[in-house]
Amino acid sequence: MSTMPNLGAYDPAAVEAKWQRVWEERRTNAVDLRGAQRPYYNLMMFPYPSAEGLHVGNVFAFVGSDIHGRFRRLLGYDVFEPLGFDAFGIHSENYALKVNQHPGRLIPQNIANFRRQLKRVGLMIDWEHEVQTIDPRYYRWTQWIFLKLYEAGLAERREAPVNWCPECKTVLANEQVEGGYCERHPDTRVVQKVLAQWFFKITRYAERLLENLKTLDWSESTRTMQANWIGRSEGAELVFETPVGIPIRVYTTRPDTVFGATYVVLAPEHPLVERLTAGDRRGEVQAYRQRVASMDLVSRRVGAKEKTGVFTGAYARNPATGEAVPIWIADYVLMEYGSGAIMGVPAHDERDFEFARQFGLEIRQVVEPASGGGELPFTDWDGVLVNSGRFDGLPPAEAGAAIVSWLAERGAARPQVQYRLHDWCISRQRYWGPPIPIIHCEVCGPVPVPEQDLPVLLPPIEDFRPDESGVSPLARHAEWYRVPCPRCRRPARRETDVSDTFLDSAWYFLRYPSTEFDDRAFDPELTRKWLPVDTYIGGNEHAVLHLMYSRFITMVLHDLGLLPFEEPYRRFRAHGTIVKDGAKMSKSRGNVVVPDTYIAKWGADTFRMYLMFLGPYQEGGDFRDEGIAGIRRFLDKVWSVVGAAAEPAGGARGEAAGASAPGREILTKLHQTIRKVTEDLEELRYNTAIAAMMEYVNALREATGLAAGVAEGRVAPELIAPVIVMLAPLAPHFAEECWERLGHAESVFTARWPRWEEALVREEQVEVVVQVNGRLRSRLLVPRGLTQEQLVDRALADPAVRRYLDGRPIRKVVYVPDRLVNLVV
RNA sequence: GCCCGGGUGGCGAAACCGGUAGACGCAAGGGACUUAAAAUCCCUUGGGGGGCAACCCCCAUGCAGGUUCGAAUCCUGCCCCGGGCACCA
Repeated sequence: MSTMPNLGAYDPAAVEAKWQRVWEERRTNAVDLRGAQRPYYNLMMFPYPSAEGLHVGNVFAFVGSDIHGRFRRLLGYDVFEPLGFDAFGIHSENYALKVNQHPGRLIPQNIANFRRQLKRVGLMIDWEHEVQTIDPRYYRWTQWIFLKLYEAGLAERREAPVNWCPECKTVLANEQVEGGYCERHPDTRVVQKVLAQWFFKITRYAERLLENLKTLDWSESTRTMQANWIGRSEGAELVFETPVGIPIRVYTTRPDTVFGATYVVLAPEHPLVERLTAGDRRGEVQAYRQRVASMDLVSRRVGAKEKTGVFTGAYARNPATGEAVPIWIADYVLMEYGSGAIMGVPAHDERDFEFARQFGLEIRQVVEPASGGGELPFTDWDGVLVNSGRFDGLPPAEAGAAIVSWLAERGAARPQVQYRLHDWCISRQRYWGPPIPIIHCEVCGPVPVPEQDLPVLLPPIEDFRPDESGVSPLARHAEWYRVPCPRCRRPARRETDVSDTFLDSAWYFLRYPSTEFDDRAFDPELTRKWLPVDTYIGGNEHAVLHLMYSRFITMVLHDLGLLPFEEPYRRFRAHGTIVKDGAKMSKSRGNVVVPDTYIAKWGADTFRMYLMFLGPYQEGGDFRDEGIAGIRRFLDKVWSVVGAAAEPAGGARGEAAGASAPGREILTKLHQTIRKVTEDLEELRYNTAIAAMMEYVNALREATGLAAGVAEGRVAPELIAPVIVMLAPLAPHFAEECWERLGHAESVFTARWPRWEEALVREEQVEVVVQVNGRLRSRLLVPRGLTQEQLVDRALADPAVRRYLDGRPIRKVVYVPDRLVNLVV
């Protein structure tokens, strides 16, 4: 036993408790924000503190980000890795309603529980900069941002429809409507209700939000989703004159088909409907409009249903043909896209085709395939125009441009770009959010709350339940909302809606470095030093809304001169989703896996590594716990190698104590491993990085006789120390302990990341594959760097190869240096 | 319907630029150690076939074609799974 010191078994519980204590005492995770030489901002999406606590999906996400942060730190960066809680919002509020507790008491408990669990995972979080969106010290600045947008003319109050459940007597988010029915009352149809709400004019930034995407180092999938969400399309606005003197403007991506426009359709809410409707059509048009208005917003948009609509009795003039075409209204035309009106070209649009057939409208073909004929509707872009006057024979794209400039001469057309992106409605008729800092005065109109009066505190009312009034619970509290107008001092009324949770999370990354300040949202100097975020990791479920909104807010603050950059996240990577039995984890499915028991049984390090070993980080995977023992076995092996490398009690260490000089082969393997792990961690390929380290440790144990259980097996410390450093991001407590056992007094996180030497990475002998006619026939172990001639000579000397050549002459040789030679006969 | 991913052993996966398919791990089977078990260690493990043997051959990456000396990887068509959008004119 005297030759095997430090060979106590690996005890994760003891090791992890010890190092978490040490990190806390030494403030290992705290960063000197002002003094940092090489700042690196490593951000992970902050969680909403659910009552259930952390589940393995959260842990998977955080650990992947933490590994990246720790890796950067070992590369010599001053890594700032903060975390906080997205604690306002409907999720939290609904849960509070369900368990009938006040969110103001409940949510802080959840946060405390979350924080406790997070600490157990061993993340490198700098808790001195925690942010909670429900903290008045935070939401004061959320309200301030609202005021900034308001001042910039980017916040606007207007009427807009919302989903309303007559049973819950409350406004529902679109996600709470399922097929037209309330998610909580499956027998109750959700209806539309029109309320005055606040909007942020994000559509003004559509082009920039789209254009900048090209410059960002983001996951491809995320960029695609953003681009699709913005939904840019190019087309033209065409003008159809009407008898009432105000023309109908339609947006189309196919101006080439205007000769086939045999009718016009307005959205039922279109402002011209009233004026255009003929006397004898009034009743029917009114009835139709009412029917549409009573539908919920979601099922109105479900496509492929039967088309409905009514004729207004009026006609408009097709600007190309000069013909009078009937004006209809139909709910398949949406007021919020384009101009809320379309030209109906049934021959070349599937929806128009369906509509025309339903109501017996004329279908006139104006584009046909080059081969002639073609089945309708014909929507392809390749073809030629027919029945289109002097444009006949042109291909659609060319014809479209020509038609637009021809019509433009008469002021009947102009090219136009459209976006699908809608303005951001930030009003919530709810309790659990920051009150929107506006005071409504009968004389002055909406007046912003003066900055020095912020925050507008959310009052701790007990009756926070929404009710039939359709307005925020705050609207029941006159003692709160009755205030003098800040401008004229007359009695006025506070805005009683709160803002959307997405506004809370749209700027939280700006706050982390500046949590110490109460007189500014973010300190200019610290912000310049630490932002934009270097790497942001989060789920693709936020690929659209959260990432879009935070980009928008950042751009606005930049334009107001408050930020020196306009994109918040330099690099974004979406992690995959951890599912269980093929389905997303959710409480209702009952397949939520909680990390606590695994951490208790195996330790945080084993669990962390296991999650990362499950599959590619950016793909996620199905959680099963069968393989977790494999990770533990690996760590046990490393532990024993460290024991064999550590200083023997009372003796010298390393070579002097019996470890022979490292052989070239194992050194090569080590340097190959260093290269592989370094490159893999850089790209978040954690699963293969772990595999590479396993491979190396297996080889090392083999080479030193440890595998065979040779008790005297000794290991040169320089053969294992780099592995400990590389393991540190993945299994930080374990690595600290091993590092200490190797005789280091300082934390492993003060160590330098190992470097590989190109000369050592290259093997002296390589295995080269010999193919005959593309089929593998032999493998040769040869010195590296053989020329084609040398290699062919050796291949020809191989009886196995000759057998397949069968004496035939070689027609061609394919040669890949140090890899392969293919003899074609 | 449209837009992204993805489909490889019993299982999770690897193969980064078209160049040895299945690294690494799990599970399983056999063996060593042990009074026994656990732990640990060693061997085997895609399918089929041949050989006393070191070994050798054929088939195999969702399906069908194609390009290439050579395809999991590129191209065309199709099937299935996951995600996003969804009457966006």
